[in-house]
Amino acid sequence: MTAPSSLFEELHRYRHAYYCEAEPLVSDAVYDERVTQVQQWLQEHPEDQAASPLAQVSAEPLQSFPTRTHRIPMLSLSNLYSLEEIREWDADLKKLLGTSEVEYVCELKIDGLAVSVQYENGALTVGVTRGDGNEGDEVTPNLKTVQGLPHQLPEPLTLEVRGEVYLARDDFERLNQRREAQGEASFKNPRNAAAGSLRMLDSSEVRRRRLSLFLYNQVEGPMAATHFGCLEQLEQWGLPTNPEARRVSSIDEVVAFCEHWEHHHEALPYEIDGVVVKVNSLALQEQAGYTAKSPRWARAFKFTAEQATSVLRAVEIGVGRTGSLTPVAILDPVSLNGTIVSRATLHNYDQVARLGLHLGDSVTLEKGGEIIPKVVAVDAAQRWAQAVPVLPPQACPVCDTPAEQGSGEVDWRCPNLGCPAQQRERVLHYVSRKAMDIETIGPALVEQLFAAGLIGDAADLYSVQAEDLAQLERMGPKSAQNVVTGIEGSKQRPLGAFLHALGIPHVGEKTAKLLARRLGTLTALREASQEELSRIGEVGPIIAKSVSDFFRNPEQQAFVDRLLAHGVEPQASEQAGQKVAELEGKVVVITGTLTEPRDVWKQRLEEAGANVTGSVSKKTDFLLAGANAGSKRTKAEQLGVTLLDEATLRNWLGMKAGDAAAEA
DNA sequence: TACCCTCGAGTTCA
DNA sequence: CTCGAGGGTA
Repeated sequence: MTAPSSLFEELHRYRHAYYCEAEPLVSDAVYDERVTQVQQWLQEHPEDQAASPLAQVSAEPLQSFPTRTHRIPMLSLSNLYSLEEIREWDADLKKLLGTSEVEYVCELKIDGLAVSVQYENGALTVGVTRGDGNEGDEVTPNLKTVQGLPHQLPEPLTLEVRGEVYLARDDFERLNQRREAQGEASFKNPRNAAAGSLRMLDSSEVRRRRLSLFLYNQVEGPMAATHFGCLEQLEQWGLPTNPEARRVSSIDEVVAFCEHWEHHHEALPYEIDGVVVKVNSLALQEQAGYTAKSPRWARAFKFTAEQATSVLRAVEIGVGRTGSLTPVAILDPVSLNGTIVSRATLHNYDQVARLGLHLGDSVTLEKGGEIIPKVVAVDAAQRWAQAVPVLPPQACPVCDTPAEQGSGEVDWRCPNLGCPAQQRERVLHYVSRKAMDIETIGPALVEQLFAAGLIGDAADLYSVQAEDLAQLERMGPKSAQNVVTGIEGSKQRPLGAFLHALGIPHVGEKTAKLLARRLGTLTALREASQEELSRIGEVGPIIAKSVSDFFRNPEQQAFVDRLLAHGVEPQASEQAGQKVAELEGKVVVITGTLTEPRDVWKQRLEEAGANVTGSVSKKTDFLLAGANAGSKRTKAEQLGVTLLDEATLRNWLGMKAGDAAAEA
């Protein structure tokens, strides 16, 4: 067994990133795997205890915050990157709303982290981070330390308000000076520092860091008729709002606001990364509505991204589990937005051709959404005359099988199902969290299992013995047992997860769940005909054929049979078959403000056999109309579509009144 | 037929 | 996050 110093060092880095920068380096699964390995080692080598990375962080701050579901999800805004895009959005919106005049509110987009704050009868009761938008951490004590946030309102109001917690530039400087003086690592930027601070257990330390807050959105309580009116109310109630917000009556003024701040934001006492533009009238907001991800009535204008130039040294080819060959640019390392970039995805060879990439080219880089580097331009003028263009690969870089391009497809792929890279990726997909969720298996272990000849595909995992595993590097008897237990534990997963794990082309997490819900059992799925499958909403001819072909392919049949023979028992979805006569096969549209998130209603209706679509047409059978329903309701009334309310539906679905929370 | 929206599959850094 | 592709609607 090798000395664990590199393992210790690795885990130490992960923990530093997680605790000090509030930005995880690796998935929870990988992190947990390392922790398990370290604990395992320490059990066998107690003398190394002092060097353990687990011993070095005294507080264990994170797990201790309860998670809390947002009653109204905290959506993100879609971005605009140029002044032209702002005008396009304005034009689209006016067309959608059928009006030529729209009043907007422009606000600075503070670079901090979003939180939701609740007041009950005037008292601050709850503060929650945005989290993933559906649920976040409840950090009430820390939020109470925020400067200028009243714990008590002048009136006994019950409110939910949202805003951005941030660290002002000078507070950030002060914090970093203090940390450096104490020999601690400094934070890279105010946003990281604010995020890290809000998640600390020790509220008195949080208070010393002097977090600030601007509130910019009221989602509950007595509302004004306009967004700007709500902001003014917040200010009157003594809540902190940003003084730069402006109400404007034309898109020209919106553009002017954006241009102004793009050039003057350095002078602000806090960092911003753009401007948020919202439709002022709440009635018009309601009329414009939402896409699945974001409101149509608001956009974030992002300031020009930082750019860097580098030189393309090579193109590496990645092999995905489907055999797709993805080009990745290998670059001279260059600093961009505070990180050193040396790789950037090129997505596909169409993209490479559009850029006209040659080896040795000087290229311009940006980060998409501040995270993922991409090549945005090539400087052909600096090119050497004999430079070699980057072309699609002739063969798979791993197994050397000639590469193919499907007709009408952009991707090139390795057609060899036995390609070691594909096999490895398929197993990783099989064990991933949203599939079979075998946390104890990560990339390193899969690599070793293949190398040792212990597995050829995912079905072989179920024959692996603890003794076999214990032979592998960095694997004691205890870890080996954990892995075996993990594999055992995956035998009873929901049918949807199992289907997702199979990796059927065009069937991902959502489609797998949908198929599981509609067909109920694996047997029904295996026997379903193409026609039968394509009758399901959201399943068209291509997905139907893909699923049908998969279950008729002898090799895949054998694979599934082996899984079943090893005792894998996909669990039928609970609601399968519990169709509701009134709703089965009906087309339902949802509109207005509901007491529960739309997603919840959508799922419930689909489980009852209904198809939920986005817009009202002749085919629509029912409209689920919440409060403040706008144009969809008008249209439904014109077309004679039956309107339903939540109570009626709960009744049809056999739910008890007020049983909503329990179910969610 | 031309959109518009979702989904799937691949991706980076520290 | 980003792209391409599938499915559905106007």
